[in-house]
Amino acid sequence: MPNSKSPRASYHHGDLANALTVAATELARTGGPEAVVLREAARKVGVSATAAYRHFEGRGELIHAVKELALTELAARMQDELATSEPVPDPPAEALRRLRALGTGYIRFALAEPGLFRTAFCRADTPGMESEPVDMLGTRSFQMLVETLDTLVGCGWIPPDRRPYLELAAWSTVHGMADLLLDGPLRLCPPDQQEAAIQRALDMVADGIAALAAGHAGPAKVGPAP
Amino acid sequence: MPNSKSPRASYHHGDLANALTVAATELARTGGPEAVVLREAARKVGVSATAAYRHFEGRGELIHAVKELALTELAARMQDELATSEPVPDPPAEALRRLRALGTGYIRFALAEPGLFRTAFCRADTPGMESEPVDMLGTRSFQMLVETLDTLVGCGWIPPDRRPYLELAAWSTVHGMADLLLDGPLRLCPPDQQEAAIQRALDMVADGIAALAAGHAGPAKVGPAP
DNA sequence: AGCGTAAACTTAACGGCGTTAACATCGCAC
DNA sequence: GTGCGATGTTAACGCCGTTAAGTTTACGCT
Repeated sequence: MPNSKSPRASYHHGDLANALTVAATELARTGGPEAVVLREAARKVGVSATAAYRHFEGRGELIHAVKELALTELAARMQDELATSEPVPDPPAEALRRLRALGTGYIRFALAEPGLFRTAFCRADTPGMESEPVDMLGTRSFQMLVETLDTLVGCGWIPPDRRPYLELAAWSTVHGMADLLLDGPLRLCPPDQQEAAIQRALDMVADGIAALAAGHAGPAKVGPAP
Repeated sequence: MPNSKSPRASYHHGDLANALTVAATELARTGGPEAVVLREAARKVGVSATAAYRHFEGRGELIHAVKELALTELAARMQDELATSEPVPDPPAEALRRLRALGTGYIRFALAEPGLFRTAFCRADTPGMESEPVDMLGTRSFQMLVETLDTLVGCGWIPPDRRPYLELAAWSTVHGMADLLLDGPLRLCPPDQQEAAIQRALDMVADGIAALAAGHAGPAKVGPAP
């Protein structure tokens, strides 16, 4: 059986598409989206650059393959995070626990694999390639978030009329925080400060959602009396 | 006085650095960061590509110039938004109004000028260029946010121990939402749905902060009884 | 078995990019 | 007025993505 080892034995590779994808993923892991260079991936696999075009439309499609791989890793990291704290019996409390764990997992993945994270959500840059930047909605990670919020509606914690777009609001905060940590002002802060910022953001989300549960009549257009 | 008009009159341009910056900004406005191509900017100005190196270290520094310009426009847009609603006399309510306006302005700028917005916050990609991705903290827009939150602390609305990192949490949400609107699942939604998502996110921030004001004892680790 | 076709790879080449090196032109201080 | 430094020029290098045209192999068909 042909193998991806050094100067390969047979003319035909046998699994080039996969080999290129993992090579490209390794490049992305190290250097982010702009590091996934078609020629370099081919070089790593030991194949001519143009061979890639038998399996991918171009660089854009290669990046897209990396994206899918990265998104899978992201979902796994979030899933893992669910297991790092104990489930609680009370259903709404359990859903809130899950919500927080999902956000934490998301951000931890971004910190642990910045290259992959950036690639997963990058606007595929160079060529024509306006191919879907990623159908986030179909993503496993996004589904987990949606399900958790639905649970909170299901058990009466969130009024159904407050449900719409809530997943996007929550996602925004977590995704934005990841961005800030990677490229923003927090990028060179000591880890404990980063952690504090993360927790503060998650608090804000939890409190914002709890406000709905507390049934307060609407978005705070005017504050309560001091 | 020499001018940036077509085939320029004199050998020396007279204001190349500026001319290149605005040309590059125009490219960014249209096509985002990857569209700011040094050679193209030079071409637009009617000058050889290498002339740019008399004024910029390379493409990275050119992009950086665009970033600063874009950030100025962003701050202006946020400032404008402050004027679109009436000030209210009650100081905390006024601060909350400003908070909301700043977020709205931020997102509106992103929607109105996606190319500039993306460039403002892009990790300058191609060359060595790890030069500061932008010192967001020094940014006028960030300062406005900080001041507003400080006001809320000043008038006793936010307990001082809850103040740290709050600006980052709020910024995260707004920035993340802008990202989602530009490249995420909301990118091709009709504007009214986009607007709804924006308002929901801003509600969440406001409610999350209001929860601090309401003095509830901590981040909702366990929900209130249903 | 043998053969032919199509899939999987190759080399060669094009144009565009960022960047360097070497040369040309201008303006201003002396 | 002249010379020198700042500001522009052309030429060239190496890398990239991509296309075109040729080569090698696997495999189904008779």
